[in-house]
Amino acid sequence: MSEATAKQGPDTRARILDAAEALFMTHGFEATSMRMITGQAGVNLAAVNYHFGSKDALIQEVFRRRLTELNRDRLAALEAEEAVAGGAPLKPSKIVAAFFGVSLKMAADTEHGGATFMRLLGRTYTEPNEFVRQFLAEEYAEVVQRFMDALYRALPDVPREEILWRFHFMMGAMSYAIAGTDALKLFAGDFDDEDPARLMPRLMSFLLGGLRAPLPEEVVDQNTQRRDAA
Amino acid sequence: MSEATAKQGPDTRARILDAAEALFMTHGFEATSMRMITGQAGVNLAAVNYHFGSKDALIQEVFRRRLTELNRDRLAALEAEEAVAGGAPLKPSKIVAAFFGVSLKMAADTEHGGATFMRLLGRTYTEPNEFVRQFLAEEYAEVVQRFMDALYRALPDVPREEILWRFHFMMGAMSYAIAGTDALKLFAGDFDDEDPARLMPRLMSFLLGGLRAPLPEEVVDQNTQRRDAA
DNA sequence: GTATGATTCAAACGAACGTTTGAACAGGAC
DNA sequence: GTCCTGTTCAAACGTTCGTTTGAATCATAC
Repeated sequence: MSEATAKQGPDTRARILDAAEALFMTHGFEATSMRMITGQAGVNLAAVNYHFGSKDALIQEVFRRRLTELNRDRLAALEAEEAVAGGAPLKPSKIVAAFFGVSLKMAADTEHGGATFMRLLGRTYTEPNEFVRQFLAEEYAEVVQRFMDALYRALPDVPREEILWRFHFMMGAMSYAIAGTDALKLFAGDFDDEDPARLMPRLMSFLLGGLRAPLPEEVVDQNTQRRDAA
Repeated sequence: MSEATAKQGPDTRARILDAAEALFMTHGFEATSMRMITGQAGVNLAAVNYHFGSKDALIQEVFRRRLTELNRDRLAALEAEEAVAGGAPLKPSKIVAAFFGVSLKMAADTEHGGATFMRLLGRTYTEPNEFVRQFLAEEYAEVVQRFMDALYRALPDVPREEILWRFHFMMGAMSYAIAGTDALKLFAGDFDDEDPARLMPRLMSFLLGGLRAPLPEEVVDQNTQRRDAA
């Protein structure tokens, strides 16, 4: 028991984070107790408070560890496309692929728990926990701004408000796409799992179809009406 | 104090259901305690267990009360379109409008708590609580089957698996649409609320654009490959 | 060896949880 | 009046929660 077989395997911190991430996904934040986490991680109950300070701080750290990497990759993907384009506006398909491609890539990584995290993340946008939402907003601010700017340039004729909404819709579709077959089985019991590699092209077709759909008539109407009335 | 001013206002049951629905949306299931519910409802703590048996049964009843009405309306909308079409396959736009139109109509009903419930429902598809998921599956089985059949007839050339996935994506987009401006503000601080009536045409354009998008090449490739190989 | 700082451990803390209990109160039927 | 059924109430039940404590254990430097 000299080197590989240390007393407790890898770092206690990392083991706690992995266990917490998996359990948060399965049971949610509130329903996951410290004793479940430390039990699954094989560490002492007090280890969480020692290493992270509190349960809330642990939740925050679970997100930060992944989200930092995720958003860095997203920005890198966008900048790679922008470098290729060399100043010219990007095609919408490139922008969408950069953002959601990175998401689905992490979601496909079952090896290192990326799939677990992405499903957790997808649920969290709409979840109520106040400080988690606040934290998400801060972590996302820069990335979303960059991608929205790219979309504004790519679609100069589309009202910005409309792009914002459609980006929002796309996030929803992606979230459900990643939540995946479990949710699908909810209303299609005969549905059978399949190659997750086919999810990306499927989702991308849908997203681009939605993004480039003709603007709703009512929006045009209301815009002109607004200029006339009031 | 003879008629309108009864001892405790309206039915205790209904007051509990309303309070629980609102609190579940704000805090989630686990984070909402019986004492919070009974406190907000202005009833005794034991009233929940007396009227519903348990907290789980209360959750179930919160969903049943709304979901029964929601799915009845959805089926009615579909059948109304089918009656107009008279045996002919429906247009996809009619089918989508029937399903999601009813959803957004309830989501727009802030008066009777429909908005509260729809946001709660949107979160619940992907939420972990086992028996809530089971209950949702049962409540949705018939309606989804009917709408999927209508879509199969409307799009006979599209593989059924593909339709199922796109319906899933549409559910995700709708869920985020209803979660709405709160989530939007997450990554667009300058975003200002607006007329919720404009949400429906916006979402509908996006959904139909996604539903009718060209099939991803990979799917076609893989289909032919599957026929050749294996 | 001993001293030092970081980490782990078993045990306990008070608070909040869902639920149960048994008495009190209501309003008809007789 | 008495009885009965449905409902409300204050109080307590046992359990589990997140957190804290102080001693034990480790690794490393001297």
